[in-house]
Amino acid sequence: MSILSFKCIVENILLMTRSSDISKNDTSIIRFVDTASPHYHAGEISLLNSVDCVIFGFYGTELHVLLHKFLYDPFKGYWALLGGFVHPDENIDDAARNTVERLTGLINVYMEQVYTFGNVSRVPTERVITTCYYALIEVEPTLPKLSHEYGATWWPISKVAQLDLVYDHPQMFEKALEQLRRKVRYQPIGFELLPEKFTMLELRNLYESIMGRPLDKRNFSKKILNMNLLVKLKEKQKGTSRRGAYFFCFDEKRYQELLSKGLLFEI
Amino acid sequence: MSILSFKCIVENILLMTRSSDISKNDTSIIRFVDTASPHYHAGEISLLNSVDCVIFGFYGTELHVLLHKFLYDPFKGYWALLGGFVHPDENIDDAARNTVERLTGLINVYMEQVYTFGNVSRVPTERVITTCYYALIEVEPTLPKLSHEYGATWWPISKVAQLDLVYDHPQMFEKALEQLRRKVRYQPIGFELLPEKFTMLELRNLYESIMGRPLDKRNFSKKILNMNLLVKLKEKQKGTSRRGAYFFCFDEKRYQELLSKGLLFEI
DNA sequence: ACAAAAGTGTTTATTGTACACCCATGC
DNA sequence: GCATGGGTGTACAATAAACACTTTTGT
Repeated sequence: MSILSFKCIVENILLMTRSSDISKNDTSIIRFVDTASPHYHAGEISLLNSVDCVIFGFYGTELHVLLHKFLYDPFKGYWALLGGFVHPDENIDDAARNTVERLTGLINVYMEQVYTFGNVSRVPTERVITTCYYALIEVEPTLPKLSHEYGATWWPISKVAQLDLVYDHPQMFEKALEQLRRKVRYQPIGFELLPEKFTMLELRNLYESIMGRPLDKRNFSKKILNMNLLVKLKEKQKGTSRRGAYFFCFDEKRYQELLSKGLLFEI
Repeated sequence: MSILSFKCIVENILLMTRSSDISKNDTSIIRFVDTASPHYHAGEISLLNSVDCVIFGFYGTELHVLLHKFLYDPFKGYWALLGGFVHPDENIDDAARNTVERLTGLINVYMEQVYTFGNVSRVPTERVITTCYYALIEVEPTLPKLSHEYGATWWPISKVAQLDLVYDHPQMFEKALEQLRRKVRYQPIGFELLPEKFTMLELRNLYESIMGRPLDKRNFSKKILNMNLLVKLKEKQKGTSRRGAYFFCFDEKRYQELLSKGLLFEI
């Protein structure tokens, strides 16, 4: 860094501490860009970046989303998606992945970017640009960690509209759900939400919940089984019914084979 | 801002100017966050944000994309999407819109966010998080402005893969095209690329180019016309053929009506 | 009159939808 | 033996795909 540009920065600080813009609000963030840069980004001002994750989990007959109580004013007590800031040495995808891992302890979770929210006043206290992701996780193994250590709560997606969410988190949730709804029809991602072994009923319940409408029992299983992506196991589910339902599992290897032959998943 | 936090910042500057991290590279950007903040974003570091626009235009029988020659090392001479930085008082959507307007002079252009690229090293000289958008414009009125004032060039989408593009612009282009391909099938956005009046052949050529495969002439017009969204005009196209093809225009009002009745566009 | 593109219908194949009864098992 | 959810097939409707000849008009 040149002496000139360093001097310039110090002068700017002195200037800013005197300006009313800064003094009226002691939470302001100060940012400088070294104007001696020869690059096209010289003189540009940087902004805060964060990620928020819509963590989906499925149990019972409904898709759920993980929310926590927000701790800071002016949205104290509102519900919020799990998020975190993007650090200078961290890819945004990793920031999202780390957020999910920190909260659930799960690694290798299926995640996808949804949308970036960048309106100036979306967070009243500061300019923050937030990229929204969704994550699909298998609920069972994570439940204890979530409730005890973080006070996070699974909400059925049908109830979310009635909750008070912070900032633009309602839109984030809507966009994430919309994207999941669309994608689940042409990519076999629904299985990420189920345990390794699942019954046809569980799978159908999952799809019904995501799509928000009932699906015909016979037509559904016909369609799914015709794709030859499920392996019917010898094992049957116990406890839920007299007869017991066969378990299935998703054949990832087979899917990759069919994919490379140009055959597509579709439901 | 408290005296304490101001003092802390000055001390940090002194510290940083001494550190080897900074002195080895005079293009570094210095960013501070006031640690006295009572907010959850206290202590976080901000980053540069930009937008890049995949500007699509249709003429002849192929979809084109607007690119310009990059002026800065180490990608001098490579092709690049049109972009700009996001300013602190500017919504990211507006940053994208302004980029398109600055270059084409067009306002009210149809735009959509595609994806945010946020890997640490995607831009070698600086950490920049870039949100990609696509824009659909009608080519005719803009052609002169583009070529004379900005040296931008329309490239047919089938040629883009053979060009050298800066950074991760190849991926941006791919994602944008993929999203357009998908969306054009369930939203009547193709018309944004055509003039007010167009022939059935022009519309079909457009869809063929976007989808990348030939479409049956009769089936296509049957399907489009059955949706009752096009108005057949009295006027015929002259010059391209002896007989002349009828012009059509898209009936936006009708589309809104049908939309509110739950009828969907689909092709 | 003819060249060149515009316009138009029918048949067949595929896919989606609706629907009801028997089966296996634990109690 | 009976109550409970599990599993299965067929008929009909709708949609998609394939396909070729006639019309118009400027030269």
